[in-house]
Formats: sequence, C-alpha cells, structure tokens
Amino acid sequence: MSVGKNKNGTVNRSDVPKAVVSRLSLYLRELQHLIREGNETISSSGLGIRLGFSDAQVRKDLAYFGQFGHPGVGYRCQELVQAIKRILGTDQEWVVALIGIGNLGRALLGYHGFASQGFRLAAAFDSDPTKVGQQFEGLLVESMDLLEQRIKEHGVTLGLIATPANYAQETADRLVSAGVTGILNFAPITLNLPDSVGLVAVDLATELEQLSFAVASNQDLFQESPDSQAEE
Amino acid sequence: MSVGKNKNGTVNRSDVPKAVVSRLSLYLRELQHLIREGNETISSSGLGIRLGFSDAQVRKDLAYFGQFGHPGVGYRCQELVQAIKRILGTDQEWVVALIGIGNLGRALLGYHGFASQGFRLAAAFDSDPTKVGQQFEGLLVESMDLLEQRIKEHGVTLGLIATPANYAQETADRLVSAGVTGILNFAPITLNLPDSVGLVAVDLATELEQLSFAVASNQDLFQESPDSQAEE
DNA sequence: CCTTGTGAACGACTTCACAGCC
DNA sequence: GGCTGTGAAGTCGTTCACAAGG
Repeated sequence: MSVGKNKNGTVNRSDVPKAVVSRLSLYLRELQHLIREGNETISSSGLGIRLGFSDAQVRKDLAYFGQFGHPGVGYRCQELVQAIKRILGTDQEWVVALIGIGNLGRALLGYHGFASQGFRLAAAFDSDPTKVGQQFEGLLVESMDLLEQRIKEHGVTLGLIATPANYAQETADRLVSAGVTGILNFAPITLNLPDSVGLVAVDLATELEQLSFAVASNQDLFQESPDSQAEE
Repeated sequence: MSVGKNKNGTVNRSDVPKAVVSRLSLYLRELQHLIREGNETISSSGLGIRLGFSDAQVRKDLAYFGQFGHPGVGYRCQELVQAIKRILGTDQEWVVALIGIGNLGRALLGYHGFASQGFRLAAAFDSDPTKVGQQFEGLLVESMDLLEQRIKEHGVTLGLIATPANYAQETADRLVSAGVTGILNFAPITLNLPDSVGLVAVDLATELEQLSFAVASNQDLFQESPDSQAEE
C-alpha cells in the first residue's frame, strides 16, 4: 500500500507532501543567504524563525529524506545545501526550452538566476515569423517547425510554456511527444497531460486573486467592527 | 472558538484553507472559458474533470461561502462567476503599483490580462535614474522618492515587488507604511511583514525546483525498475 | 432520472513532547 | 546547556455516501 519506509528510514519520494517540497526550496534559498552572511551552522528554530515556520516543521520536513542535522550544533549550512539540491534534483543540470517569446518569455530569457540554480536555457521558439531569427540575451529564437528536432539535439528535458492560452495545450502535447518530461506552464489554462509528465503552473491572475482574497479577509479581521460572531 | 459558522452556514473567511482559495481561482478561469464556449451551466463533476479535481471537492469548496448550485441542474456559469469574483474581491477594482522595472517588471507592465480581472496598474517606480522618466506601455516610470506621495494620491492598495532581492524588504516596508495592504513579491527572498498585510510570493527558481523534484520522482515511478517496496 | 449540500469517516499534515546525543 | 530525530497526539483537509430538491 505504497506508504512504507525504506531501510534507511526515509519514505518514497512520491509520498512526500507537495508543501514539504516547496518549503525545501525556501530552506535552500535561505541557507544560501545564510552562507553569504558568513554563517557556518543554523538550528531548525533559527531557520524556522527566518521563514515563519516552527522548528518542528523544519526538522520533520528534512526527516522525510534522511538525517542531516548534528545534535547540539544544528545543521551545517553547506552540507544541508548540498543535501537539499540532491533531493530537489538541482545538483544536476536540466536542459530547458522556452516556447513563446512575448513580454513574459523575454523576461524569462533575461532572468539570470536560472543558470546558477542548475537550469540551462538551450533553445527558444516562437510561431511569429517576425521574431524567428532574432536574438535575445544571446539566444536565437527559432521556428516552431524545428521544435521536435532541436529538443532531441539538445537533450531538452524541461519546457517553459509562455505562449498565449490558446496555443498552450498543443505546445505541451508536442513537447511531451518530443520527450520533454516536465513543463512549467505560464499560460492561463489548465493543461491536460499524462501523469508521467511533471507539471507546475504559474498564473499571474491567480496569484493576484489570492492576494485580493487575503487582503479582503484581513480587513475583516483588522479594520472592520468584529460584529459577526468570530471571537470567543 | 474562532471556527464557527455564521447564521447563513458559511465560515469566517480566515478559516478557509489557502488551497480552497487557489482552487476558486481555477474555477473562475475555467468558468470564463466555459462561457466563451457557449455553456450556460456546468455540474460539479464537469468542472472537476476539466481541472483534475473530484466533484465532491468542487462542491465542498463552494460550500465554504454559501449555496450557489441548483440541484438537478448544476451551477449557472455567469452566476457562479459573479459569486466567485465577489468572494475573491475582484468584483471591485484594485489599484496597483509596480516597483522595479527590470525584465520582469516590464513583462508585468505588458501583461494585459491585468485590467480585465479587476487590477489597475496606476504607478511604476525604479531607483535607476536612467529608467526614471521613461514610459513603458503608456505608464511613466517615476523615482522612488515619489513612492509614498504617489501611493497616497492614487489610492494604491496593492504593491508588486519586482526589485532585486536586496531591495525587496526595504521596498516592502515603505509600501506598508505608505498604506499598501497587500504585496505580491517576485523577489527571491522571504519578506517580513505585519500580519495585517496580505502577502503572496512567486519565485521562479522555487517553481523550477518543484518541477525538478516532480520529474525526478516520476522517473522513479515510471522508468526505473520499481524494486523498492512501492506497490501492493 | 440528475444534481447539490453536508454530516460523518477517513486520511494527511502539523505540532507536541521527550529520549538521546553533543 | 543546546539541539536533533521521532513516535504520539492533535488538527486540518478531503472523500464518502446519502438525504433532499429540481
């Protein structure tokens, strides 16, 4: 029944809650800051405070994957950074293709944090003939006709979809049949893909709506007269 | 204490799980697609299938906020769109300021999906004197010195932070003391803000790491020999 | 028939609290 | 003293299953 521990006390990767993985990314980011500030070690509570989590949560999250801490000392920053990168899979290089060179696509091309975290942008595509042949940030924009060929040549494994919504699904289908195993979708549409393909979606409108809701809810709590039966 | 229902059977907004609110955004997006395709009504299972959720989940999510369905019929698309917008707070207009006009900032300026969902970009700021005075997409980039003044003049309530990481916290602090009540942070750093301020964070590196993990985990499941004790 | 709304059952995630180690 | 790793307890979120309505 799938949720069982391995001999080393860790669980299957697929049993790890998504929330744990996203906190792992935050731990990694914070550890890299800590190292830049000259810290050698950090305790679970120290890390938790900086990120707004409890110390127990930090320890439990890491315990999904093994034992990384040193009782009485905490976690050695460098060591833990390496461990988290190995867990996330960013200790190896991922070859990435970008599809859709509009405003957002160009912003992604210009984002240099990319390479430093193990992602190499190897190819860029657009269906607009006026964009094909242009270079942005040193990368040539190629025709969609070459998509499958280039993906195989470069060994691309991840695709970033920054096309308009109405092209996103067919683009995703082509990426998948060309061998891409993960897609980061920026188009405002829910993609339908086989379970064997990793999928993460980012939608600006959605994020703004989360914010709108949070602000409206906070107003209920902090400004308005609390006349509904809320407190006890 | 605190988790109690109101007279109409709904709960406090602050008791609603974050996951529910993010699904609400997806329902909204899908309903708008459905309307464009000419549909009048949709059932909870129809909506669920398109988005990969169960019918029960769709109904439970909506039940946090009231009764919107019609037994035997489903949900009337237009009606539900209005209801969700009211819940999310996007039936009213939010006035937004953008800080940091780099690659990402310019992409955000060029994103037109903004206005259509109830968000109006009213001001843009950058500390780089060579950018101040320029116009992008019809919006003038102003000096950071004018931040507080313009926020008050325009009645800005939401801030989008697209600055480098090392300016993000001080920018956020200034926004908050100028009266902004919600921040969407694109800088790769965890912001520390009072609880009265809504905060949503988007970090490209983090998203890519989630994808990397998902792909690596899928490989364990679909490609490699499944010799760990996974199945039953 | 079909569909919603919802208590009850279930499972997943988080927090607690402490044994063990430095 | 400080700190980790972890079972046990508790809380939160999802699924089930069915009564009631169109």
